[in-house]
Amino acid sequence: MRISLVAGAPNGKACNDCAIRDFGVCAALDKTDLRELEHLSRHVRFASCETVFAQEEMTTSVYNLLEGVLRLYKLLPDGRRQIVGFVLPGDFLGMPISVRHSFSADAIGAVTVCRLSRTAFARYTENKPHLLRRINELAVRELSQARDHMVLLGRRSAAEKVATFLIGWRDRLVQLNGPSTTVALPMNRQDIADFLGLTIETVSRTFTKLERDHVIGVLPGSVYLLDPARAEAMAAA
Amino acid sequence: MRISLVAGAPNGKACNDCAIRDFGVCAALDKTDLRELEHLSRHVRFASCETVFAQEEMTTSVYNLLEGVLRLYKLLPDGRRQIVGFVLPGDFLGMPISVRHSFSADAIGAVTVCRLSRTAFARYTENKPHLLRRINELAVRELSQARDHMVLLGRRSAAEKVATFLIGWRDRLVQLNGPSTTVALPMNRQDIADFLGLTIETVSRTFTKLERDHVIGVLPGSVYLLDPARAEAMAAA
DNA sequence: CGGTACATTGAGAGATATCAACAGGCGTGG
DNA sequence: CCACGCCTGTTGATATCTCTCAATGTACCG
Repeated sequence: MRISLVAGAPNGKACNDCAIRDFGVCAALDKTDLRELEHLSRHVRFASCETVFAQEEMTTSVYNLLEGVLRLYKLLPDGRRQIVGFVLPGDFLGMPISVRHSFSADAIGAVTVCRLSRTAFARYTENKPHLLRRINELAVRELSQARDHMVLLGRRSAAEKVATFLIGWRDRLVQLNGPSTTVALPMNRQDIADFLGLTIETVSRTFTKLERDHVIGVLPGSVYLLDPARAEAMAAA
Repeated sequence: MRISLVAGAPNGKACNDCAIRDFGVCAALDKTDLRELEHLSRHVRFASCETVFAQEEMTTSVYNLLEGVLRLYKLLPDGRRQIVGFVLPGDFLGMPISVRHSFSADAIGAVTVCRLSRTAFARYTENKPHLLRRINELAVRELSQARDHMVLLGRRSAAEKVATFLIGWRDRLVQLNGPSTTVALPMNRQDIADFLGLTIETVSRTFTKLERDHVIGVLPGSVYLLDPARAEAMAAA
Protein backbone atom coordinates (compact mmCIF):
# COMPACT_ATOMS: atom_id res chain seq x y z
CA MET A 1 0.00 0.00 0.00
CA ARG A 2 3.04 2.25 -0.35
CA ILE A 3 2.71 5.07 -2.83
CA SER A 4 4.93 5.08 -5.89
CA LEU A 5 7.25 8.04 -6.12
CA VAL A 6 8.13 7.29 -9.72
CA ALA A 7 7.04 10.20 -11.85
CA GLY A 8 5.58 9.58 -15.28
CA ALA A 9 8.33 8.72 -17.71
CA PRO A 10 7.87 9.77 -21.33
CA ASN A 11 6.03 7.14 -23.24
CA GLY A 12 9.04 6.31 -25.39
CA LYS A 13 7.21 3.97 -27.71
CA ALA A 14 4.55 4.73 -30.26
CA CYS A 15 0.99 3.74 -29.34
CA ASN A 16 0.85 1.99 -32.67
CA ASP A 17 3.43 -0.54 -31.45
CA CYS A 18 1.77 -0.95 -28.06
CA ALA A 19 1.49 -4.49 -26.75
CA ILE A 20 -2.17 -4.02 -25.93
CA ARG A 21 -2.90 -2.06 -29.11
CA ASP A 22 -5.75 -4.37 -30.10
CA PHE A 23 -7.21 -5.04 -26.67
CA GLY A 24 -8.31 -2.09 -24.59
CA VAL A 25 -10.05 1.12 -25.48
CA CYS A 26 -7.39 1.82 -28.05
CA ALA A 27 -8.73 -0.91 -30.30
CA ALA A 28 -11.30 1.67 -31.38
CA LEU A 29 -8.64 4.09 -32.64
CA ASP A 30 -6.93 4.44 -36.01
CA LYS A 31 -3.33 5.53 -36.57
CA THR A 32 -4.14 9.23 -36.64
CA ASP A 33 -6.04 9.03 -33.36
CA LEU A 34 -3.22 7.04 -31.80
CA ARG A 35 -0.59 9.58 -32.78
CA GLU A 36 -2.58 12.22 -30.96
CA LEU A 37 -2.97 9.93 -27.97
CA GLU A 38 0.79 9.40 -27.68
CA HIS A 39 1.24 12.95 -26.46
CA LEU A 40 -1.30 12.45 -23.68
CA SER A 41 -0.03 9.17 -22.24
CA ARG A 42 2.82 8.28 -19.93
CA HIS A 43 4.05 4.87 -18.94
CA VAL A 44 4.36 4.45 -15.18
CA ARG A 45 5.77 1.53 -13.23
CA PHE A 46 4.65 0.33 -9.85
CA ALA A 47 6.36 -2.22 -7.63
CA SER A 48 4.46 -5.03 -5.93
CA CYS A 49 1.86 -3.79 -3.46
CA GLU A 50 2.24 -0.15 -4.46
CA THR A 51 -1.01 1.75 -4.79
CA VAL A 52 -2.01 3.07 -8.20
CA PHE A 53 -4.87 5.02 -6.66
CA ALA A 54 -6.84 4.78 -3.45
CA GLN A 55 -10.48 4.94 -2.44
CA GLU A 56 -11.53 8.57 -1.65
CA GLU A 57 -8.59 10.00 -3.54
CA MET A 58 -9.32 12.56 -6.25
CA THR A 59 -9.61 11.00 -9.69
CA THR A 60 -6.94 12.67 -11.80
CA SER A 61 -6.12 10.00 -14.34
CA VAL A 62 -7.36 7.14 -16.41
CA TYR A 63 -5.25 4.04 -16.98
CA ASN A 64 -4.58 1.23 -19.35
CA LEU A 65 -2.81 -1.71 -17.82
CA LEU A 66 0.21 -2.73 -19.89
CA GLU A 67 1.94 -5.35 -17.75
CA GLY A 68 1.22 -7.14 -14.49
CA VAL A 69 -1.93 -7.53 -12.42
CA LEU A 70 -3.91 -5.11 -10.27
CA ARG A 71 -6.44 -5.80 -7.56
CA LEU A 72 -9.39 -3.45 -7.20
CA TYR A 73 -10.99 -3.42 -3.78
CA LYS A 74 -13.28 -1.61 -1.43
CA LEU A 75 -12.75 -1.38 2.31
CA LEU A 76 -15.37 -1.11 5.02
CA PRO A 77 -14.58 1.26 7.89
CA ASP A 78 -13.67 -1.67 10.14
CA GLY A 79 -11.16 -3.04 7.65
CA ARG A 80 -13.16 -5.77 5.98
CA ARG A 81 -12.13 -5.91 2.36
CA GLN A 82 -13.98 -6.94 -0.78
CA ILE A 83 -11.95 -7.29 -3.95
CA VAL A 84 -14.25 -6.22 -6.78
CA GLY A 85 -11.98 -7.33 -9.58
CA PHE A 86 -8.56 -8.20 -10.89
CA VAL A 87 -7.13 -6.20 -13.77
CA LEU A 88 -5.06 -7.76 -16.54
CA PRO A 89 -3.06 -6.19 -19.40
CA GLY A 90 -5.36 -4.53 -21.90
CA ASP A 91 -7.99 -3.68 -19.31
CA PHE A 92 -9.08 -0.06 -19.05
CA LEU A 93 -9.47 1.75 -15.76
CA GLY A 94 -11.12 5.06 -16.26
CA MET A 95 -14.79 5.37 -15.73
CA PRO A 96 -14.99 7.24 -12.47
CA ILE A 97 -18.49 7.96 -11.29
CA SER A 98 -17.46 10.96 -9.26
CA VAL A 99 -14.53 13.21 -8.50
CA ARG A 100 -13.26 10.68 -5.99
CA HIS A 101 -12.32 7.05 -6.49
CA SER A 102 -14.86 4.66 -5.07
CA PHE A 103 -12.29 1.87 -4.76
CA SER A 104 -8.56 1.31 -4.49
CA ALA A 105 -6.20 -0.26 -6.98
CA ASP A 106 -2.85 -1.75 -6.16
CA ALA A 107 -0.21 -3.81 -7.83
CA ILE A 108 0.10 -7.58 -7.50
CA GLY A 109 3.72 -7.96 -8.54
CA ALA A 110 5.46 -5.39 -10.75
CA VAL A 111 3.12 -3.43 -12.96
CA THR A 112 3.28 -0.98 -15.84
CA VAL A 113 0.35 1.27 -16.63
CA CYS A 114 -0.30 3.75 -19.40
CA ARG A 115 -1.58 6.83 -17.61
CA LEU A 116 -3.55 9.73 -19.09
CA SER A 117 -4.92 12.86 -17.53
CA ARG A 118 -8.62 12.37 -16.98
CA THR A 119 -9.54 15.81 -18.28
CA ALA A 120 -7.24 15.55 -21.27
CA PHE A 121 -8.69 12.14 -22.10
CA ALA A 122 -12.23 13.48 -21.69
CA ARG A 123 -11.41 16.27 -24.14
CA TYR A 124 -9.85 13.71 -26.47
CA THR A 125 -12.99 11.55 -26.50
CA GLU A 126 -15.31 14.50 -27.00
CA ASN A 127 -15.53 14.35 -30.79
CA LYS A 128 -14.90 10.62 -31.12
CA PRO A 129 -18.24 8.82 -30.91
CA HIS A 130 -16.61 5.54 -31.94
CA LEU A 131 -14.35 5.79 -28.90
CA LEU A 132 -17.30 6.68 -26.68
CA ARG A 133 -19.10 3.62 -27.95
CA ARG A 134 -16.04 1.52 -27.24
CA ILE A 135 -15.81 2.83 -23.69
CA ASN A 136 -19.49 2.17 -23.30
CA GLU A 137 -19.04 -1.36 -24.53
CA LEU A 138 -16.29 -1.94 -21.98
CA ALA A 139 -18.38 -0.46 -19.17
CA VAL A 140 -21.30 -2.68 -20.06
CA ARG A 141 -19.06 -5.73 -20.18
CA GLU A 142 -17.71 -4.90 -16.74
CA LEU A 143 -21.24 -4.43 -15.48
CA SER A 144 -22.13 -7.85 -16.76
CA GLN A 145 -19.12 -9.37 -15.01
CA ALA A 146 -20.06 -7.54 -11.84
CA ARG A 147 -23.52 -9.09 -11.95
CA ASP A 148 -22.09 -12.54 -12.52
CA HIS A 149 -19.92 -11.99 -9.50
CA MET A 150 -22.97 -10.97 -7.45
CA VAL A 151 -24.48 -14.37 -8.19
CA LEU A 152 -21.28 -16.02 -7.03
CA LEU A 153 -21.09 -13.99 -3.83
CA GLY A 154 -24.74 -14.31 -2.95
CA ARG A 155 -25.68 -17.78 -4.00
CA ARG A 156 -22.73 -20.14 -4.37
CA SER A 157 -20.97 -22.48 -1.95
CA ALA A 158 -17.28 -22.20 -1.14
CA ALA A 159 -16.35 -25.04 -3.52
CA GLU A 160 -18.40 -23.51 -6.32
CA LYS A 161 -16.85 -20.12 -5.67
CA VAL A 162 -13.32 -21.45 -5.91
CA ALA A 163 -14.05 -23.54 -9.00
CA THR A 164 -15.79 -20.62 -10.71
CA PHE A 165 -12.89 -18.36 -9.90
CA LEU A 166 -10.30 -20.80 -11.28
CA ILE A 167 -12.23 -21.36 -14.50
CA GLY A 168 -12.87 -17.66 -15.00
CA TRP A 169 -9.27 -16.75 -14.27
CA ARG A 170 -8.01 -19.46 -16.59
CA ASP A 171 -10.24 -18.18 -19.38
CA ARG A 172 -8.86 -14.68 -18.99
CA LEU A 173 -5.27 -15.92 -19.04
CA VAL A 174 -5.97 -18.09 -22.07
CA GLN A 175 -7.27 -15.05 -23.91
CA LEU A 176 -4.03 -13.23 -23.17
CA ASN A 177 -1.41 -15.95 -23.43
CA GLY A 178 -3.08 -18.79 -25.26
CA PRO A 179 -3.96 -22.24 -23.93
CA SER A 180 -1.99 -23.72 -21.05
CA THR A 181 -2.46 -26.59 -18.64
CA THR A 182 -1.47 -24.55 -15.59
CA VAL A 183 -3.26 -21.53 -14.21
CA ALA A 184 -0.89 -18.91 -12.77
CA LEU A 185 -2.21 -17.33 -9.57
CA PRO A 186 -0.17 -14.19 -8.95
CA MET A 187 -2.53 -13.13 -6.16
CA ASN A 188 -2.22 -14.69 -2.72
CA ARG A 189 -4.82 -16.67 -0.79
CA GLN A 190 -6.05 -13.62 1.09
CA ASP A 191 -6.76 -11.87 -2.22
CA ILE A 192 -8.69 -14.88 -3.47
CA ALA A 193 -10.62 -15.03 -0.19
CA ASP A 194 -11.50 -11.34 -0.35
CA PHE A 195 -12.59 -11.73 -3.95
CA LEU A 196 -14.84 -14.70 -3.20
CA GLY A 197 -16.28 -13.49 0.08
CA LEU A 198 -14.55 -16.24 2.07
CA THR A 199 -11.79 -16.47 4.65
CA ILE A 200 -8.26 -17.46 3.78
CA GLU A 201 -8.67 -20.73 5.69
CA THR A 202 -11.75 -21.72 3.75
CA VAL A 203 -9.99 -20.99 0.46
CA SER A 204 -7.04 -23.08 1.55
CA ARG A 205 -9.22 -25.97 2.68
CA THR A 206 -11.20 -25.82 -0.56
CA PHE A 207 -8.01 -25.97 -2.63
CA THR A 208 -6.92 -29.00 -0.64
CA LYS A 209 -10.30 -30.63 -1.04
CA LEU A 210 -10.27 -30.06 -4.81
CA GLU A 211 -6.79 -31.56 -4.88
CA ARG A 212 -7.88 -34.63 -2.89
CA ASP A 213 -10.74 -35.04 -5.38
CA HIS A 214 -8.25 -34.95 -8.27
CA VAL A 215 -9.86 -31.86 -9.79
CA ILE A 216 -6.77 -29.66 -9.48
CA GLY A 217 -3.13 -29.85 -8.51
CA VAL A 218 -1.82 -27.12 -6.25
CA LEU A 219 1.64 -25.61 -6.76
CA PRO A 220 3.14 -22.50 -5.23
CA GLY A 221 1.85 -19.58 -7.31
CA SER A 222 -0.31 -21.69 -9.59
CA VAL A 223 -2.66 -24.62 -9.97
CA TYR A 224 -3.24 -27.00 -12.83
CA LEU A 225 -6.57 -28.41 -13.81
CA LEU A 226 -6.53 -32.20 -13.66
CA ASP A 227 -10.21 -32.45 -14.45
CA PRO A 228 -11.26 -29.26 -16.26
CA ALA A 229 -14.65 -30.73 -17.12
CA ARG A 230 -15.47 -31.31 -13.48
CA ALA A 231 -14.24 -27.86 -12.50
CA GLU A 232 -16.37 -26.34 -15.23
CA ALA A 233 -19.36 -28.32 -14.05
CA MET A 234 -18.91 -26.97 -10.52
CA ALA A 235 -18.61 -23.46 -11.94
CA ALA A 236 -21.78 -23.80 -14.00
CA ALA A 237 -23.98 -25.57 -11.47
CA MET B 1 -43.42 -15.05 -15.04
CA ARG B 2 -46.29 -14.96 -17.53
CA ILE B 3 -45.60 -13.12 -20.74
CA SER B 4 -47.62 -10.02 -21.51
CA LEU B 5 -49.67 -10.26 -24.65
CA VAL B 6 -50.35 -6.55 -24.70
CA ALA B 7 -48.89 -5.12 -27.88
CA GLY B 8 -47.19 -1.76 -27.84
CA ALA B 9 -49.79 0.97 -27.68
CA PRO B 10 -49.02 4.26 -29.38
CA ASN B 11 -47.18 6.55 -27.04
CA GLY B 12 -50.06 8.98 -26.87
CA LYS B 13 -48.23 11.61 -24.92
CA ALA B 14 -45.34 13.78 -25.98
CA CYS B 15 -41.91 12.87 -24.57
CA ASN B 16 -41.65 16.47 -23.51
CA ASP B 17 -44.44 15.96 -20.99
CA CYS B 18 -43.07 12.62 -19.79
CA ALA B 19 -43.10 12.04 -16.04
CA ILE B 20 -39.49 10.92 -16.08
CA ARG B 21 -38.42 13.57 -18.58
CA ASP B 22 -35.65 14.85 -16.30
CA PHE B 23 -34.51 11.54 -14.85
CA GLY B 24 -33.36 8.85 -17.23
CA VAL B 25 -31.36 8.97 -20.42
CA CYS B 26 -33.80 11.50 -21.82
CA ALA B 27 -32.46 14.18 -19.50
CA ALA B 28 -29.66 14.54 -22.05
CA LEU B 29 -32.06 15.43 -24.85
CA ASP B 30 -33.50 18.76 -26.00
CA LYS B 31 -36.97 19.30 -27.43
CA THR B 32 -35.94 18.58 -31.01
CA ASP B 33 -34.30 15.31 -30.03
CA LEU B 34 -37.35 14.35 -27.99
CA ARG B 35 -39.73 14.95 -30.84
CA GLU B 36 -37.73 12.52 -32.92
CA LEU B 37 -37.72 10.03 -30.05
CA GLU B 38 -41.50 10.07 -29.74
CA HIS B 39 -41.82 8.19 -33.00
CA LEU B 40 -39.54 5.42 -31.78
CA SER B 41 -41.10 4.77 -28.38
CA ARG B 42 -44.18 2.88 -27.27
CA HIS B 43 -45.67 2.67 -23.81
CA VAL B 44 -46.29 -0.89 -22.69
CA ARG B 45 -48.00 -2.11 -19.55
CA PHE B 46 -47.22 -5.26 -17.61
CA ALA B 47 -49.24 -6.79 -14.82
CA SER B 48 -47.66 -7.99 -11.59
CA CYS B 49 -45.17 -10.83 -12.13
CA GLU B 50 -45.25 -10.56 -15.90
CA THR B 51 -41.89 -10.84 -17.59
CA VAL B 52 -40.57 -7.83 -19.48
CA PHE B 53 -37.69 -9.90 -20.85
CA ALA B 54 -35.99 -13.11 -19.83
CA GLN B 55 -32.43 -14.37 -19.52
CA GLU B 56 -31.23 -15.93 -22.80
CA GLU B 57 -33.94 -14.20 -24.82
CA MET B 58 -32.86 -12.11 -27.80
CA THR B 59 -32.42 -8.46 -26.94
CA THR B 60 -34.80 -6.59 -29.19
CA SER B 61 -35.57 -3.50 -27.17
CA VAL B 62 -34.36 -0.96 -24.69
CA TYR B 63 -36.62 0.36 -21.94
CA ASN B 64 -37.27 3.29 -19.70
CA LEU B 65 -39.33 2.49 -16.66
CA LEU B 66 -42.23 4.92 -16.31
CA GLU B 67 -44.29 3.46 -13.44
CA GLY B 68 -43.90 0.62 -11.00
CA VAL B 69 -40.96 -1.52 -9.98
CA LEU B 70 -39.01 -4.24 -11.75
CA ARG B 71 -36.73 -6.91 -10.35
CA LEU B 72 -33.69 -7.92 -12.35
CA TYR B 73 -32.34 -11.36 -11.58
CA LYS B 74 -30.13 -14.17 -12.70
CA LEU B 75 -30.93 -17.84 -12.21
CA LEU B 76 -28.50 -20.70 -11.71
CA PRO B 77 -29.36 -23.94 -13.51
CA ASP B 78 -30.60 -25.48 -10.24
CA GLY B 79 -32.98 -22.59 -9.61
CA ARG B 80 -31.04 -20.53 -7.12
CA ARG B 81 -31.80 -16.89 -7.81
CA GLN B 82 -29.81 -13.74 -7.31
CA ILE B 83 -31.61 -10.45 -7.75
CA VAL B 84 -29.04 -8.05 -9.19
CA GLY B 85 -31.15 -4.96 -8.84
CA PHE B 86 -34.51 -3.28 -8.52
CA VAL B 87 -35.60 -0.80 -11.17
CA LEU B 88 -37.55 2.36 -10.35
CA PRO B 89 -39.23 4.94 -12.60
CA GLY B 90 -36.65 6.91 -14.53
CA ASP B 91 -34.17 4.04 -14.67
CA PHE B 92 -32.90 2.99 -18.06
CA LEU B 93 -32.64 -0.63 -19.14
CA GLY B 94 -30.76 -0.91 -22.34
CA MET B 95 -27.11 -1.70 -22.26
CA PRO B 96 -27.05 -5.29 -23.41
CA ILE B 97 -23.60 -6.81 -23.63
CA SER B 98 -24.61 -9.34 -26.23
CA VAL B 99 -27.46 -10.37 -28.50
CA ARG B 100 -29.05 -12.23 -25.61
CA HIS B 101 -30.18 -10.93 -22.24
CA SER B 102 -27.90 -11.99 -19.42
CA PHE B 103 -30.64 -11.56 -16.83
CA SER B 104 -34.42 -11.49 -16.52
CA ALA B 105 -36.67 -8.59 -15.65
CA ASP B 106 -40.15 -8.87 -14.30
CA ALA B 107 -42.78 -6.66 -12.82
CA ILE B 108 -43.36 -6.20 -9.10
CA GLY B 109 -46.90 -4.88 -9.20
CA ALA B 110 -48.30 -3.15 -12.28
CA VAL B 111 -45.69 -1.52 -14.46
CA THR B 112 -45.49 0.80 -17.44
CA VAL B 113 -42.37 0.92 -19.58
CA CYS B 114 -41.37 3.08 -22.51
CA ARG B 115 -40.05 0.62 -25.06
CA LEU B 116 -37.82 1.35 -28.04
CA SER B 117 -36.38 -0.90 -30.68
CA ARG B 118 -32.76 -1.56 -29.83
CA THR B 119 -31.52 -1.04 -33.37
CA ALA B 120 -33.62 2.09 -33.89
CA PHE B 121 -32.31 3.48 -30.62
CA ALA B 122 -28.74 2.61 -31.58
CA ARG B 123 -29.21 4.49 -34.86
CA TYR B 124 -30.75 7.37 -32.94
CA THR B 125 -27.75 7.65 -30.61
CA GLU B 126 -25.23 7.41 -33.42
CA ASN B 127 -24.74 11.11 -34.00
CA LYS B 128 -25.56 12.25 -30.47
CA PRO B 129 -22.36 12.20 -28.41
CA HIS B 130 -24.11 13.99 -25.52
CA LEU B 131 -26.57 11.10 -25.35
CA LEU B 132 -23.74 8.58 -25.56
CA ARG B 133 -22.03 10.30 -22.68
CA ARG B 134 -25.26 10.24 -20.71
CA ILE B 135 -25.68 6.52 -21.31
CA ASN B 136 -22.09 6.04 -20.32
CA GLU B 137 -22.65 7.99 -17.14
CA LEU B 138 -25.61 5.78 -16.27
CA ALA B 139 -23.64 2.61 -17.00
CA VAL B 140 -20.80 3.75 -14.77
CA ARG B 141 -23.21 4.63 -12.00
CA GLU B 142 -24.76 1.20 -12.22
CA LEU B 143 -21.32 -0.35 -12.16
CA SER B 144 -20.54 1.54 -9.01
CA GLN B 145 -23.76 0.34 -7.40
CA ALA B 146 -22.95 -3.18 -8.48
CA ARG B 147 -19.60 -2.97 -6.73
CA ASP B 148 -21.18 -1.63 -3.59
CA HIS B 149 -23.53 -4.56 -3.68
CA MET B 150 -20.60 -6.96 -4.03
CA VAL B 151 -19.24 -5.62 -0.75
CA LEU B 152 -22.61 -6.21 0.85
CA LEU B 153 -22.92 -9.74 -0.50
CA GLY B 154 -19.36 -10.77 0.27
CA ARG B 155 -18.57 -9.05 3.53
CA ARG B 156 -21.61 -8.05 5.54
CA SER B 157 -23.71 -9.83 8.18
CA ALA B 158 -27.43 -10.45 7.78
CA ALA B 159 -28.34 -7.49 10.00
CA GLU B 160 -26.01 -5.18 8.11
CA LYS B 161 -27.37 -6.42 4.81
CA VAL B 162 -30.96 -5.71 5.79
CA ALA B 163 -30.14 -2.30 7.27
CA THR B 164 -28.10 -1.34 4.22
CA PHE B 165 -30.91 -2.43 1.95
CA LEU B 166 -33.53 -0.42 3.85
CA ILE B 167 -31.41 2.73 3.91
CA GLY B 168 -30.50 2.41 0.23
CA TRP B 169 -34.08 1.73 -0.78
CA ARG B 170 -35.35 4.62 1.31
CA ASP B 171 -32.84 6.94 -0.35
CA ARG B 172 -34.03 5.94 -3.79
CA LEU B 173 -37.67 6.45 -2.85
CA VAL B 174 -36.88 9.82 -1.30
CA GLN B 175 -35.26 10.91 -4.54
CA LEU B 176 -38.43 10.00 -6.40
CA ASN B 177 -41.20 11.00 -4.00
CA GLY B 178 -39.58 13.26 -1.46
CA PRO B 179 -38.99 12.60 2.25
CA SER B 180 -41.24 10.22 4.12
CA THR B 181 -41.16 8.41 7.42
CA THR B 182 -42.25 5.09 5.97
CA VAL B 183 -40.39 3.01 3.43
CA ALA B 184 -42.68 1.21 1.00
CA LEU B 185 -41.51 -2.30 0.18
CA PRO B 186 -43.39 -3.47 -2.92
CA MET B 187 -41.16 -6.53 -3.21
CA ASN B 188 -41.82 -9.56 -1.04
CA ARG B 189 -39.51 -11.19 1.49
CA GLN B 190 -38.23 -13.72 -1.02
CA ASP B 191 -37.17 -10.89 -3.32
CA ILE B 192 -35.34 -9.17 -0.50
CA ALA B 193 -33.67 -12.45 0.46
CA ASP B 194 -32.56 -13.12 -3.11
CA PHE B 195 -31.24 -9.58 -3.37
CA LEU B 196 -29.23 -9.83 -0.15
CA GLY B 197 -27.95 -13.38 -0.56
CA LEU B 198 -30.00 -14.66 2.39
CA THR B 199 -32.96 -16.97 2.93
CA ILE B 200 -36.46 -15.71 3.45
CA GLU B 201 -36.40 -16.93 7.06
CA THR B 202 -33.25 -15.00 7.87
CA VAL B 203 -34.72 -11.83 6.37
CA SER B 204 -37.89 -12.30 8.40
CA ARG B 205 -35.96 -12.94 11.63
CA THR B 206 -33.74 -9.92 10.98
CA PHE B 207 -36.77 -7.67 10.47
CA THR B 208 -38.20 -8.93 13.74
CA LYS B 209 -34.90 -8.39 15.51
CA LEU B 210 -34.62 -4.82 14.19
CA GLU B 211 -38.17 -4.25 15.37
CA ARG B 212 -37.42 -5.62 18.86
CA ASP B 213 -34.40 -3.28 18.97
CA HIS B 214 -36.67 -0.33 18.11
CA VAL B 215 -34.78 0.42 14.91
CA ILE B 216 -37.74 -0.15 12.60
CA GLY B 217 -41.44 -0.82 12.70
CA VAL B 218 -42.75 -3.53 10.39
CA LEU B 219 -46.04 -3.11 8.54
CA PRO B 220 -47.48 -5.15 5.69
CA GLY B 221 -45.84 -3.81 2.54
CA SER B 222 -43.66 -1.28 4.30
CA VAL B 223 -41.47 -0.45 7.26
CA TYR B 224 -40.85 2.80 9.07
CA LEU B 225 -37.54 3.84 10.48
CA LEU B 226 -37.83 4.48 14.21
CA ASP B 227 -34.12 5.08 14.58
CA PRO B 228 -32.75 6.13 11.19
CA ALA B 229 -29.39 7.06 12.70
CA ARG B 230 -28.88 3.58 14.06
CA ALA B 231 -29.98 2.00 10.79
CA GLU B 232 -27.55 4.22 8.91
CA ALA B 233 -24.77 3.30 11.32
CA MET B 234 -25.40 -0.39 10.67
CA ALA B 235 -25.38 0.29 6.95
CA ALA B 236 -22.09 2.17 7.10
CA ALA B 237 -20.21 -0.07 9.51
C1' DC C 1 20.73 -20.72 9.50
C1' DG C 2 17.17 -18.06 11.34
C1' DG C 3 13.45 -14.91 10.36
C1' DT C 4 9.39 -13.61 8.06
C1' DA C 5 5.51 -13.97 5.30
C1' DC C 6 2.41 -17.07 3.43
C1' DA C 7 -0.15 -21.37 3.47
C1' DT C 8 -2.14 -25.41 5.60
C1' DT C 9 -4.46 -27.99 9.11
C1' DG C 10 -7.22 -28.84 13.32
C1' DA C 11 -10.71 -28.00 16.89
C1' DG C 12 -14.46 -25.58 18.23
C1' DA C 13 -17.87 -21.74 17.83
C1' DG C 14 -21.23 -19.20 15.57
C1' DA C 15 -24.10 -17.46 11.96
C1' DT C 16 -27.14 -18.67 8.62
C1' DA C 17 -29.62 -22.44 6.28
C1' DT C 18 -32.91 -26.06 6.48
C1' DC C 19 -37.00 -28.30 7.83
C1' DA C 20 -41.32 -27.90 9.92
C1' DA C 21 -45.19 -25.84 12.06
C1' DC C 22 -48.16 -22.05 12.60
C1' DA C 23 -50.41 -17.37 11.99
C1' DG C 24 -52.68 -13.80 9.44
C1' DG C 25 -54.75 -11.66 5.38
C1' DC C 26 -57.38 -11.99 1.37
C1' DG C 27 -60.19 -13.62 -2.17
C1' DT C 28 -63.46 -17.06 -3.59
C1' DG C 29 -67.44 -19.48 -3.37
C1' DG C 30 -71.02 -21.60 -1.05
C1' DC D 1 -71.80 -13.32 5.39
C1' DC D 2 -69.01 -16.82 6.79
C1' DA D 3 -65.96 -20.86 5.77
C1' DC D 4 -62.34 -22.45 3.37
C1' DG D 5 -58.05 -22.53 1.07
C1' DC D 6 -54.09 -20.26 -0.46
C1' DC D 7 -50.30 -17.35 -0.13
C1' DT D 8 -47.11 -14.82 2.44
C1' DG D 9 -44.74 -14.13 6.44
C1' DT D 10 -43.22 -15.50 11.14
C1' DT D 11 -41.31 -18.48 14.56
C1' DG D 12 -39.00 -22.64 16.45
C1' DA D 13 -35.72 -26.56 16.47
C1' DT D 14 -31.95 -28.47 14.44
C1' DA D 15 -28.29 -28.99 10.99
C1' DT D 16 -24.47 -27.42 8.48
C1' DC D 17 -21.29 -24.57 6.48
C1' DT D 18 -18.07 -21.28 7.12
C1' DC D 19 -15.59 -18.56 10.47
C1' DT D 20 -12.51 -18.01 14.37
C1' DC D 21 -8.67 -19.08 16.98
C1' DA D 22 -4.54 -21.59 17.38
C1' DA D 23 -0.78 -24.39 15.98
C1' DT D 24 2.11 -26.14 12.53
C1' DG D 25 4.31 -26.31 8.10
C1' DT D 26 6.82 -24.34 4.12
C1' DA D 27 9.22 -21.27 0.95
C1' DC D 28 11.94 -17.46 0.33
C1' DC D 29 15.66 -14.22 1.65
C1' DG D 30 18.97 -11.90 4.11
